Amino acid sequence: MFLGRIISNSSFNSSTLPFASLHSFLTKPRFNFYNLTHQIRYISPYPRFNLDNLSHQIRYFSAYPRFDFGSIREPNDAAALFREMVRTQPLPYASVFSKLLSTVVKLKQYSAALHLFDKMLQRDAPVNHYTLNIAIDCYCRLKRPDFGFAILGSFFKRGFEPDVVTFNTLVKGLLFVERIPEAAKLLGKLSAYQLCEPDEYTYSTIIHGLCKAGDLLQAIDLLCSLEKGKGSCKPNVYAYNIVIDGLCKDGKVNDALQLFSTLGDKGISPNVVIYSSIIEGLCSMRRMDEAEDMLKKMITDVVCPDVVTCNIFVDAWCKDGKVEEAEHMLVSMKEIDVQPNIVTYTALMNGYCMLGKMDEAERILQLTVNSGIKPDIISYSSLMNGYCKMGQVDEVSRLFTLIPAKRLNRDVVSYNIMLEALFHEGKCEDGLKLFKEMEALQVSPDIRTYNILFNGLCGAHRIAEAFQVLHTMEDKGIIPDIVTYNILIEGLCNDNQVKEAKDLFDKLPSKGLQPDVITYNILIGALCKEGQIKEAKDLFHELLSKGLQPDVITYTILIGALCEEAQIEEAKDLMMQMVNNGCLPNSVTYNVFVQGLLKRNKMLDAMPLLEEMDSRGFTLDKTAYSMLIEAMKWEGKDSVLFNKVKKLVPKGFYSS
DNA sequence: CTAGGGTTAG
Repeated sequence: MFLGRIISNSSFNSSTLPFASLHSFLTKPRFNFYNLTHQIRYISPYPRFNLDNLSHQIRYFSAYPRFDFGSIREPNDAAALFREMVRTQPLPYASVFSKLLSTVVKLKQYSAALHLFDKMLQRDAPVNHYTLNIAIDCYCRLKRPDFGFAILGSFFKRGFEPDVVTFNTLVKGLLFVERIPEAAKLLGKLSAYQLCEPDEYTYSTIIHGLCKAGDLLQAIDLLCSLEKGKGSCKPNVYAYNIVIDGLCKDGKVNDALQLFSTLGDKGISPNVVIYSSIIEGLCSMRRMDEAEDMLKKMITDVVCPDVVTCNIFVDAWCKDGKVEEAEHMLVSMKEIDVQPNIVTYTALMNGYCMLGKMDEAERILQLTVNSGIKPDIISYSSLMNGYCKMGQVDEVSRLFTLIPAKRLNRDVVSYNIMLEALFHEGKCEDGLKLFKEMEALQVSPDIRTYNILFNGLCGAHRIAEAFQVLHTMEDKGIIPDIVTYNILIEGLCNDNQVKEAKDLFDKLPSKGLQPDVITYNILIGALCKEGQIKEAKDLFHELLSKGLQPDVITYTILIGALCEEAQIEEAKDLMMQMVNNGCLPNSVTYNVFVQGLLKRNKMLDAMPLLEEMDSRGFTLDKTAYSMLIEAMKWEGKDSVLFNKVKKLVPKGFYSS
């Protein structure tokens, strides 16, 4: 609602944009569009200006591009066009063939592009160094930089010189598979053998690779040395954004803001991407007010929010359960002429899914289709997940079946959700069968797949099998994470093998893993259930000493156990401690505590808790209700206490 | 040839 106002109130239209004159120049109909665009592309100070409208018109007026690359929707279209091209006399230029190839790359169909590249070589289609660069790019994106280096040979064979683009692509390929030392070595060789001078692209690529590998410090180091360096190669807006985004994703939003604030002095004007990164960082820390302030600031700076900026807000609101606010964004977007895309609709749909409002989610799916946008695999996964959470496994299956029918490929995520649904229903055998199916179809299970499997097997008390699968998983090189062990430790506990669970817990450091709060909660809970309160408390202190934050579950478990042991004072202390630690008791905490007190006939102690619950809108659960009835039997109907309680419990309570 | 957005597990 706020954002709607911010956007609607701002006078954002093309006439306020700095490139308005260029815009009208471009959109006016003229003769000879083709030459014109070429000139504009060349001289335009705004290389990212969207020329789509124009090229659309060119297609109809100009005789030149006989091959309509715009109509390529899938690799087969490109292959058909290729067959047409090689039949043409004279053969189209190499540049036209490489344009075809890059169209397939834009569809992210890298294997198909390489297949096409092979065909080009087989059919002796003209290729140039662009073609080869594109092929290298494809191999690199498929995580095969080694094949990319092999193409380097073709350059020399065909008499082309690899250029800085070639090497940048290879550097990117190495970083993509996190082979950072080799990328550094390649960089060194470039200067040593005078192959080419690294440029802004090279450095941005390296900074990106470092961030992606989690080495933020080194990325910042490189950025700083470029800033200080005397060379002509200064960090550009890309380089800064990569670091700002890396900081934000690492939770260091304040550092990102700090760097952001220095950009002006460095002669960098923040663009929509930088603003969006900062906004996303603020949203991820739930600093929504500041995110909205940043939006206002970007509008003041005449930087137009784009669909990504808007989507970040849609997603943040949805994750916060404020779906109506998110939905209103669709209206605001229309006002500033930003078209919602599949990401917008999926985020919104997922928002409804998270609230269990599946009818609304289906409505958004329909809205997506009606807007002429094809739901993708993520849309269906999101919807499946919603139904899975609601326990509607039949709906999950329905959608899972629908995916191939919609000519989409099931991916690891959609399989994972389907598996989750099956195991949740206790259909272990079906789950294991589906798991085998995905392996057979070359959809590689990931750590989440296995964790779902372990959880399913443990839930069916098939722990031994879970451990067997663990070994096959490790043989495949997939490393178990803390979630894996939490599942197994919980499985052992639920199977009354608390000792074995504790042993496994103790082995975690030797596997390079640290227990997290959930690990502690599982074990503390299991120990409490066994009456080993002392051991549970020891673990609680161990957790604190490690600097981990206990959560509401940790406290609730312990409060319940202390009540059980009639250590009411200690339970009270713990409740105080949790509040002091900024951890608010939830409904379960109150219920557990009230039950504990009532069990010990501490009606008077329970009263303030009941009042607190009432003020926070929590209600007693069934057990606590009946215990309260029981306790009330000992109070006279006219007693002060009775009347006080009467006010606190919902109507209809006394009839039972 | 370089940067930002949507789906899954304890």
